[in-house]
Amino acid sequence: MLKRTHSCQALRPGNIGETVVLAGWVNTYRDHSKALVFIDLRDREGLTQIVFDTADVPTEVVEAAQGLRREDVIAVRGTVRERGGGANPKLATGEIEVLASELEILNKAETPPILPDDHEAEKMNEEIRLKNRYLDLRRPKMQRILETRSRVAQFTRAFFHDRNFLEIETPLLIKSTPEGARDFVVPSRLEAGDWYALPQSPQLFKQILMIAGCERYIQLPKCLRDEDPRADRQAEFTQIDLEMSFVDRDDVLETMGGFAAALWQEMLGVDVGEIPRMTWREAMETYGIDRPDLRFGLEISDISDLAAKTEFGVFTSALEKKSPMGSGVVKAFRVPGGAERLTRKMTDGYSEWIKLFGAGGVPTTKCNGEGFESGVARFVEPIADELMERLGCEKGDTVFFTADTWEVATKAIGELRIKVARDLELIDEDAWKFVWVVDFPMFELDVESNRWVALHHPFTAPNPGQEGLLETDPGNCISAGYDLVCNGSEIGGGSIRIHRPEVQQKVFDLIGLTPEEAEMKFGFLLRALKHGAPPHGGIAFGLDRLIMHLVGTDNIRDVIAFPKTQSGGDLMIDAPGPIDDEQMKELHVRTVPTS
RNA sequence: GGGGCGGUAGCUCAAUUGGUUAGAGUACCGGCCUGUCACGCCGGUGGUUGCGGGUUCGAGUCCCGUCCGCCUCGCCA
Repeated sequence: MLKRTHSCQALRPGNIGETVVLAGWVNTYRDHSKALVFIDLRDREGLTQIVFDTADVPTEVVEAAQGLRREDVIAVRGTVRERGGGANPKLATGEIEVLASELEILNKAETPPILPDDHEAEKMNEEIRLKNRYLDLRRPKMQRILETRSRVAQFTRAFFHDRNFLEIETPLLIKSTPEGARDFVVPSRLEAGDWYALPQSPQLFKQILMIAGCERYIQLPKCLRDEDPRADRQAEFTQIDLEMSFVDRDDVLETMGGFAAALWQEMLGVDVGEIPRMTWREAMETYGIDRPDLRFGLEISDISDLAAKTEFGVFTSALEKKSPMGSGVVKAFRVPGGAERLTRKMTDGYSEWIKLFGAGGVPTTKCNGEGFESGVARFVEPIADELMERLGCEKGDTVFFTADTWEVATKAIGELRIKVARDLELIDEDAWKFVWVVDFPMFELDVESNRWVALHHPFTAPNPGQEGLLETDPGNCISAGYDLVCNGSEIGGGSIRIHRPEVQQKVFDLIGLTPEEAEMKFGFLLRALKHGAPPHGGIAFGLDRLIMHLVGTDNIRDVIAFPKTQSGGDLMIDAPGPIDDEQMKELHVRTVPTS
């Protein structure tokens, strides 16, 4: 076999005259006659044009080259020379070509079902790409994504290694725990009727590692959650997971903010600056979401007090609603220049669309500089001046309202804010807006069971000084949790953990775990906490989402080499699939038809 | 579990109101071409219209069911 001397990206005019060997796949062939054939040879790095010319090499070689087809695997020996027909500015190697003297066909390829061309893939049915993933991954774009992912992993390990973190592996076969996402489970062969669960994250193991005196832990673990996928969510995904002992919240935020900034600098040459912090309350009130996109304005205001002065039934009946978060609210934001840019069709559309989020509609009006006209103008007439003042309205603005319980109105208007920004292209696509969201509530009330549910997870500590509220007013207890948000997408979250067993026991009580259940599910943690648990905290970043940002895709499947479909299938290997009766028997399981 | 969109040649798509033998580009095969570069020109092969029923003289088109893919609500401590 001819051994290659250079990659298909390596050769430049400086190599002219050298004898080289290249190997790769036939990207395109252009045969001009029996006497002249061009091949663009592709490897992981790039493309190089090979020319077969009877003027310079034996006829047999050129004839063999004439039979080459796309995706054949070949090696070529030849001489680097300046291109006879002029440079191709589209190629990095476009100033040179390799005049072939020897051709070795390493493997003929059947006609490929899809071609690894970026320009083809853009419009290709994703199903067919996933079925033929080995061909799809040959595309330059996919190769670049895989390379980016590898570089990020390398950078991450080096960054934390330099800061004295230990990379420690945690088990995949663990046990199912209550709350959280649905577990993937694995039947035990040796213990009939018992099941392992695959980890949703290494959460408890990394806390145990802190108790075990490891002080600083890092891992890039696979995490598995058996929930329905989304464009930015897979059942199987990877985290950058870490935990630190003897730290408070600021220590973790500084470490991870520094990491994010260093990563963006390394990968994109972007200076993200000091990452600001925002409380959860502020995020919810001003942006209607706990992961605010700060690349655009359209800030939301609460106008409940003004709405109470109107006789608009939509407002007044909403204000009378009750929910765990208190009385109903009326919220509003103004769209500068919206009167001109938002059509009636669009605003009507929003009223329909908003029902997805449980709101009844989107009352709308326009500001004419003096007051309001059209839409719900006559209802807000009594509060026109105050409303203009509150929202900072100017002539030509459109104002959108939502009115409902705090939960519904807040979420609905937050989603509307994003939709309007997208529709009007108000989002600066080149911006990087990071923000730490902090001071989450410890719990939210689940109305159905009338029980507290941990907003983050039940190992999250209350903020310093808040512990007393666990006893007196859990609903107002603020946690030491934090999320890092980038351009409206949550890329990581974590918390300072509970390190005192009595506090952990109290939180288990509050979320309705009996002492017996707590012992059965988390006894190991409670025992460990009693044997000298240091104060500790940590965070996990979603590696896949990080890569999505770095390579500029909104499809998580693009950044995973072998992703799964919306129904959890792998189209290439056709998983999941049945197992033998013998396997079932060994595992003590049997399937029953669902009714 | 709910809602929406889609499935026609290897690939990307078209096919009037239900109406002749389901077309085009590309790929593939054959021929031609000595400077192309997503080469070009000429000719050709290629179809279980996702699958199963139904309505009809006649179904890619209409109806019912089902499978698959994507987006989304719920879900995702």
